[in-house]
Amino acid sequence: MDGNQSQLKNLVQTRKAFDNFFKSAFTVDNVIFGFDEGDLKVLLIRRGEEPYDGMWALPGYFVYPNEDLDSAANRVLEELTGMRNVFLEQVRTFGKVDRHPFGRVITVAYFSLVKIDAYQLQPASIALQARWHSISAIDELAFDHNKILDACFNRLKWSVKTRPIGFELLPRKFTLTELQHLYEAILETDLDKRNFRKKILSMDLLIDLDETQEGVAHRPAKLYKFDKERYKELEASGFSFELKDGKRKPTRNDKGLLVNSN
Amino acid sequence: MDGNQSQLKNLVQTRKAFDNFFKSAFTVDNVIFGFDEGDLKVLLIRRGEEPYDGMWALPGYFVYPNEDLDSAANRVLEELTGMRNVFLEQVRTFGKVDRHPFGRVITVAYFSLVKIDAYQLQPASIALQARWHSISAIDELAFDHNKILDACFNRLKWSVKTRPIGFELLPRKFTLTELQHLYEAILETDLDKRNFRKKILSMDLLIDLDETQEGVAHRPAKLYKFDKERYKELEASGFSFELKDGKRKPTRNDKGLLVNSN
DNA sequence: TCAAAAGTGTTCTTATTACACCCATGG
DNA sequence: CCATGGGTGTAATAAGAACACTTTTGA
Repeated sequence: MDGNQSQLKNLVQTRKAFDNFFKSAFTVDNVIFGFDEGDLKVLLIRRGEEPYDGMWALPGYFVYPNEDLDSAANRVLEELTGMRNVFLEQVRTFGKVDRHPFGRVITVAYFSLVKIDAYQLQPASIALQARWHSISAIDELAFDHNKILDACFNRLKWSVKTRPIGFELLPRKFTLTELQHLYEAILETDLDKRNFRKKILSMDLLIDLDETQEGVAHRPAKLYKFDKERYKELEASGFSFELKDGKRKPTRNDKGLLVNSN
Repeated sequence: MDGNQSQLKNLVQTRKAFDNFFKSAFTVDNVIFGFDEGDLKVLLIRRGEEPYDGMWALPGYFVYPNEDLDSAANRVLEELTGMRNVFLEQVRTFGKVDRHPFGRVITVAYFSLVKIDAYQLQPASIALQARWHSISAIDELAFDHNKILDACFNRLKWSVKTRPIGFELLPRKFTLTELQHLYEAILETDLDKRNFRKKILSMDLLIDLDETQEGVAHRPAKLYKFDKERYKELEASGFSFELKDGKRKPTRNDKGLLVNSN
């Protein structure tokens, strides 16, 4: 028996001592965000099997034995929406002992940003229905999915302030007002129009397309697109994207109580 | 057969269809940070068994079937250091298919901040040795632990700028210079002494203990402690902790090259 | 008396905030 | 001609960055 063989035998025996740990499973769950009609939305499915049959849930599935976590998350997303190469990022893992009735199943949560207008519902065996829900009107979900949703929404709020990812939620061409409304929906606050525009334009990340909206019953807005190349350059040279919440200074209303003026 | 029973039977049968997914395991791995001699350190163990026998690695272990993820991370930390109620937070999960020779094992990474002076090495069966390593002098680790370390160090850099957690790494009583050196070690930058002090003191988060260092061969510095209660109050009323990198403006040296002045 | 680190203010520049009116279009 | 949202600038304030000398102690 040469050295390699004895090392291998050793490894196999050691592995056996850990057999009891190899009885669990993991899944991925995606919080897929979209933006439509000035409202932040999440794509939910109505479950078509036990457990939680019939309840609304985050799209997710077991990770196959030979599948990376990111691949699994992408697969779930693609099966449901048909989309590839979409913004998708791990948030964190939820692993309470009793979170799944099948046994020990931990789930790795991802959040995804999609252009809702490009979305085409795919037939998916697990989903009786898939539907966009306004983030403000979601009630009880299957498993611990409300907690996962909260964590992902918080991550989104955070991310959108420090990286230019909001654009992933808008059509390729958008107006500054659409962009502002997007930020307002995500950050759950109001922003000052002039200050917002000044700030965004000063970053030099938008390309003015010299086009305007058509068929709107008001002065048509200019269209812009996000300049990804430019962002990469700026990032490489130390620039960091930063937007603040629109925290207006608290002022006093006529009852003397602190409020946020508007 | 009543409704509940039929539902249960249904559940059990459904479960069987997923048997193949229940053959994997998960571990937790901790990046335990400490600060000593002006240097940011990480606690590593030298592995005492296969795989990667003899290599330096992050402390970690399998998660027991009836154990929450956070509990497992805390257990690993306590077995190694004897410490409880220490700062510990999940970062993210690493799950490449081939990352572990035993089979499919994903690992949930945590980072922890400890007061290194309070640390007492515990005997731990898995560890031949445990030792603090300067973060700048760590080379090849077992598994994918270098990647995990990077991710956790990045998370630390980020966290330390947005939440007052640096104090977890210092003794209860500390000087402003110690605090500054801590930030400099984490952010890998230099900070301006006067600006740093002005900023930190203006946050009103430190209690001046009216004590000074003793036995130092120079003017003794005042001692402060972190006011956790005060931070909770301020946080609740909308305050947000924020420190910037010490990005000095680039200036030109006499060769005309861009440098950071100091 | 020397070495070593502590401590301290001001000026300049940049970023953030608050705020109100005219413009272009479709109906 | 009206309703709707688009588009614009300035002044006041706050925050950040640059910068150098005196103080206190132990050896």
